[in-house]
Formats: sequence, structure tokens, C-alpha cells
Amino acid sequence: MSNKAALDESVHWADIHADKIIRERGPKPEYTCASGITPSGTIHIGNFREIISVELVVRALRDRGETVRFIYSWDNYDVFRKVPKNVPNAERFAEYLRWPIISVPDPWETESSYARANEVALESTMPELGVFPTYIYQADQYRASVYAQGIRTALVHRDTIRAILNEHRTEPLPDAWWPISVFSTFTSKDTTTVLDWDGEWGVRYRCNESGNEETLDLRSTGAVKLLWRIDWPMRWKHEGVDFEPAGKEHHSAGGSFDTAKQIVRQVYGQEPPVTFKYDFISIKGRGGKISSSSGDVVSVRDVLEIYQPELVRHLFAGTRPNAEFAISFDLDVIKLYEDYDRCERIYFGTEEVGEKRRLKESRIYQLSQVAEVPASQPLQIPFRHFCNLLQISAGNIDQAIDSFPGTEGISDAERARLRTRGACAWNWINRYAPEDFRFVLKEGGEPPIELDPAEAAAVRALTAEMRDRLADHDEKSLAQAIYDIAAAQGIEAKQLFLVMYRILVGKDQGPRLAGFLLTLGRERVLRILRAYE
RNA sequence: GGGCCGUUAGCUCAGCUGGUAGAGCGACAGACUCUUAAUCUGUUGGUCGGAGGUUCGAUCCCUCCACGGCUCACCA
Repeated sequence: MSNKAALDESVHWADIHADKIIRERGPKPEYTCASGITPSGTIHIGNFREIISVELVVRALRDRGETVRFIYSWDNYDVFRKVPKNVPNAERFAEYLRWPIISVPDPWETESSYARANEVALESTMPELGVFPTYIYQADQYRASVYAQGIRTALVHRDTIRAILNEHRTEPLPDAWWPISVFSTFTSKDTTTVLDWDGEWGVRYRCNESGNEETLDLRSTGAVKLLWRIDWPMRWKHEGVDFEPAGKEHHSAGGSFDTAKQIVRQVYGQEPPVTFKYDFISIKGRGGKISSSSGDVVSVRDVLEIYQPELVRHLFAGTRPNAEFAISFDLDVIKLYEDYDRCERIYFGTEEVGEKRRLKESRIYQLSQVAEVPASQPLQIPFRHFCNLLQISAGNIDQAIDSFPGTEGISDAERARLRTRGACAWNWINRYAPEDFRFVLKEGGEPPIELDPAEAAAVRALTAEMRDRLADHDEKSLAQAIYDIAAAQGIEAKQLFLVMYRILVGKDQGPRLAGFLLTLGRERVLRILRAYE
């Protein structure tokens, strides 16, 4: 599947777009794929769709032998417009309104700025997901006057740009409109009025609060910034962007992508990048869109605590970008882990499916890998079973792994992956699993529960079975033995199950008993049952 | 008002460049004298939103319409 023919046949959206980029942009020694966002709030899983979409296309291009530059632009020179709800001491932060977010202190007091805090939260999770963009910080770029020429070009074509923007506006932009904003060197705020431009590098403005006026040189100042709708096409030109997707809010006629396309052509003399539109992601059970300003968001880290990295990639690789989907933390988690495991078995041929399905699933599996595809099928511990093993081991992940048959000889890498899955399973059990899924194993020192004579005899018989003949049993035969014991004592099997669960976990139900007893093992079962012998 | 997307079995959705439809779940039946949306087997199930058009042939292309949703028109 890694050969070229298979890639050409692939109908995966990442491959289709990779082919489209090569076709439309022509052969290039290096393709630039861009992504970016404003770190003006917690970066949530919806924002992540931007990065992962680019990542998957980048992967597809590289699979074709292309060299790719993957850039991620943080617009940390954006304006601090409102104080998010999740910020401590919110009232204290009101004074920073209209400052560039890179100049707003970190409310959590660990990073150099509010913007940086949001950036770090995301950047720190990307390596786990196998995503390694080159980060570009807009504030650094502007402050170093890297975009001076791009700004000047926008000023030269000011009328063209205004006309383009006016095509879709209700109110036309005024004559005094300029494609730039200025951060006052007196107050740090963007509450300024551009007064004039000298036709070269000089921009004169007035600080609305202090009343001061000043002329800045674009080649040396960092205070002048392009407005968003112009900043975007300017950067396409500056970075030579070949591909950049965008959220659906940008892709309507008159939206920012639409006007950026015209501006990059008419002002910067370059063709707009290949693109596609991606839809929003919602959170199942919470309803509605994710709002980063409300503070109640699901971050990438939150998702990684329940879904191992391959699952996260699988979620996005397996869904068309223009389809909305809801991420969920309920019982769906089990199904999604099962889906991933099936996808893996299909890739390795241990589960038979039709050829079309196999090709599709195989490609999704490849794209879901954080690094290289494993050489052989890794050992799978089903998520649900893992949850049971972990509860038996009271959360000891290695112990849970060791109790699973076949884990003796696994490689370090394989064990590492299982550990990650185990951590997710344990988090899920403790935070999201329905009560029915949870249990705490008894130790054996508790006072015995009351049993009638028949129940007591059945429990004794089962204890003896575990002590003397466990080695003879597999799950099926042990299950049969349980029935036989119940029948011999004249009680319903159901009653014996109930009693056993009460003894073992103090609840009326639990994992399927025969398998459960086998997993617990002779020693452990006998310890819990010793008061009933 | 502009633009985009969707409308396929009860539900959630697949259906590459056109050759009269598939999966999972559900429902129903049976099996397992046990259970973690239990598992297994089988059955059921669709005028592919509507009307035209192109074609030997359209779920798939074109036009129009209906319904649903999103988005832009302020900022980013």
C-alpha cells in the first residue's frame, strides 16, 4: 500500500488533496502547507481540526516523495478584545483590553504572556500526535518589520483592496479607511487613527487616548499591523503558501478567504493556495458549537486523556473534513476504540473484508499512525476489557497489561502504546463510565455477607472448584461448572451469580463471571473467598 | 439578500472518474437456563427529497423546485 500505484488509486481525502496540490501548483522542490490560528483563548478540539487537516495532507504529500514545509502561524499580535471567563482575576485584565495579546500577561503566571500560555498548551501536545509544524509567531514577524514590504504593497493598492472588500459590505468603507491598524507606542493599544501615509515607508497616526501624534517608518517599527483580511493574503505571498484549509466561517462568498483570494491575485500577484473547507466539531452531550471565549471548552489535552493519539488521528483521518462530527466521552468511546482496532486488523489482514473496504481502511490506518506503521500487528487489548483489568489491578497499568495473555514478549514500543491506552481507559472509567461499568474488588478481609445454606454450599463448592481444578478450565467449561454447582444446590444460576458479585465486588453485577474469575486467578479469588470455605 | 452543504433502509451514515444500492445499529425470529448499549445465527427492510434534461443507461452529471442546516454581509 505504500507504493505509488496504491496512492494514486486512493480515494482518501488527504490523497485527493495532495494530488490536487501537485497538479494545480505544478512540480516544486518544496510545497508549503500552512495552518494557523489566533491564540486569543484556549485552543480547543475544534481549532485542532485546522492543524490535523493540514498534517494529514502533509503526510500524503510526503508519502508521494514530495518535500513539504509545514508552517503554523500564531497570530499572537491579535488584539485582546475581551477577557475570557476562564481567566482568574478577570477584572484585573480589563486594563489590557485593546493590547496585543502577546503583551497581556499570563493569568496563570507560568508563561511570558497570555498568548504564549495558549500556544504552549497546544504546542506541548503536538509531538504526541506526530504533528511537527514550524511555528511562526506573527508578533515576532511584525516587530522585526519582516512584513514591511507587504504592508507597503497593501498601502499602494489601498483603493483596490477597499473596492474588493466593499463588494460584500453593507456599509462601504470610508475614504479615510486604511488597510492597517497601529498599536500606539504611548498606550500599547490599537485605539489609534491612521492620519496619513507618505507614499513610501512613513505612516502617521494619532493615539486616540493620549492625543499624541507620531510618524512611524515601516522598515523599523513593529507597531503597524495589517488588518486580518489583508494580513492573510500578504502571508500567502510572503511564505509562498500552496495549501491552506479554512473553517467554514471563512469560506462563504464575501468571507475572509474569498476576499483574500482576490487580494492575493490583484494586489500581491500570486495565485491563492489550494484549499478546502472544514466543518465544526461539537461535543456530544453539551450541544452547540464550542466557544473559546466562554472558557468551557474541550482542549486537545482533554481529548488525549481519553483517546490515545492514534485514536485522535483516526477520528479526523476517518471523517471527511466538510462533515461535522461530535466528539463524545460516553459509551461511544468503547465503540471508537473497537473501530480503530478493527481498522488495524484489516490493515494487517487478520480480518477479512472486501477489497475496496480494505484499501480505504488501510489508508486510514496509515494516516492514523503517529510515526511509522508497525511492522506487524500489535497486540490488542480491547478497551472494555482493559477497563476491567485496570479495576482489578486498582489502576496499576503495568499489572493490568501483564495479566493479559500474550504480553510477555512485547516490545517496549508496543508496551508504551498499551500503557497509553491503559491510562486513557483508567481516566474514562473514573470520569465518564456509567456506574454499571465500575467496581472495586474486595480484598478478602471484609466480614462475610449473609448467605442461606444452599447459597453457602454453592459458594463453598465454587471455591473448591477454583482451588482444586482451575487448571482444567477455560472460560466455557468454568461457566458450565458454575451452572452445575448451582443446580446441585438447587438454586437458580442467577442467584449464584448475584451472590458471587456481592462477594467479589459488593454489587449485584459485574464482568462476566467465568472470565472474571479466570482473570482474577486462583490465589486472588481464594483470598476473597476464604471467609466462605 | 449572497454563498456553501445536506436530503439514500426505523436511526447514524458508506457509496472512486454514471451501469438500476451497502454497512452498523434497531426491529423481528432462534440459540446461549448469565450480565455490563451482552454475544452468536438468521430474517426484515429503501419510488436513493420532487420535477424535468443529457445518456443505451443516473443515487452519482445539468436545470429548476421543496425542505433542513451552516456561513458571510462587524471583528478576527
